[in-house]
Amino acid sequence: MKKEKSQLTDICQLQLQGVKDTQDLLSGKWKTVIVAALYYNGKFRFMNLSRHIEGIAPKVLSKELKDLEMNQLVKRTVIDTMPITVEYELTSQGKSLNKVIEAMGEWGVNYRKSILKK
Amino acid sequence: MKKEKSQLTDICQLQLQGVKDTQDLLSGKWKTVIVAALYYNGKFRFMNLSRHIEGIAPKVLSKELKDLEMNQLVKRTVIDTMPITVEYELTSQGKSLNKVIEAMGEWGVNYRKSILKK
DNA sequence: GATGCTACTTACCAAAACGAAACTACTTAC
DNA sequence: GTAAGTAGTTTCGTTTTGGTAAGTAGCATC
Repeated sequence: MKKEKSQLTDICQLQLQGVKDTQDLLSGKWKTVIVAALYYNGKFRFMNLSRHIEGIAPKVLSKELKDLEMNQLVKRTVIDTMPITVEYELTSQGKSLNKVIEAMGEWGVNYRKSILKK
Repeated sequence: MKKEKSQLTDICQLQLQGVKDTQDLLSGKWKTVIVAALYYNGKFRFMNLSRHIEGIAPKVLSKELKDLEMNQLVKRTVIDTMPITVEYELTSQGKSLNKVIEAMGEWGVNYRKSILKK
């Protein structure tokens, strides 16, 4: 009798690893929301971004942006105005998350609808 | 002078909320991977699922499955064999995550490639 | 009757994530 | 000189999450 084991093909295993990697890079409560905000808006200054993401503390936003920058999903640009302003935007790598963000956005909206219907 | 504030349209705000909701439902290190495994394989028994998700402890798997069940993404079926077996599968609600899972899978695979190229 | 399989649970602990509040440093405006 | 806006950092503490190891309970096999 064959043991019920890996029904998963190699391609599925690869995709599964992909899901895991993506999850790891977007870990935590805020990263997807930050990426989504930058995706929908293009650019944001620190204060302006924090105003658009309800409930996030500056310390947390700062840390999350650093993480995203380290993984090359977000670009940070200091602009030499008075006072100094800093702009955040998605890198091309970050922009390539568009399908993920859009799928999550849509699914979330539909999920909410389907819950309310009951 | 206009204050640089909500450049985001109402539709974007809605999508953003959707992203947040999705993120909340799939929070933590394992939920997306569990959903993806069930998506690629259809059904899994507890032990078999735990074998396919490397590194997850039974306690954690149990808890994550309960969370997913509570949010109606996963269905749990007890089958009265000897010894008892339990099957887990996605609900239709869970299956509707297909776009999210596929987008994450693909992006992850591509990200890995692009990192290795350097 | 000891071992092993099923599907978990329990107890305990460590680490990471998150959060509130205050503070820094610079400049402009009043 | 006082307040307000820029972009954060620091401190401290709580909460959540994840992990290890062992235990449970029923049955089946050796």
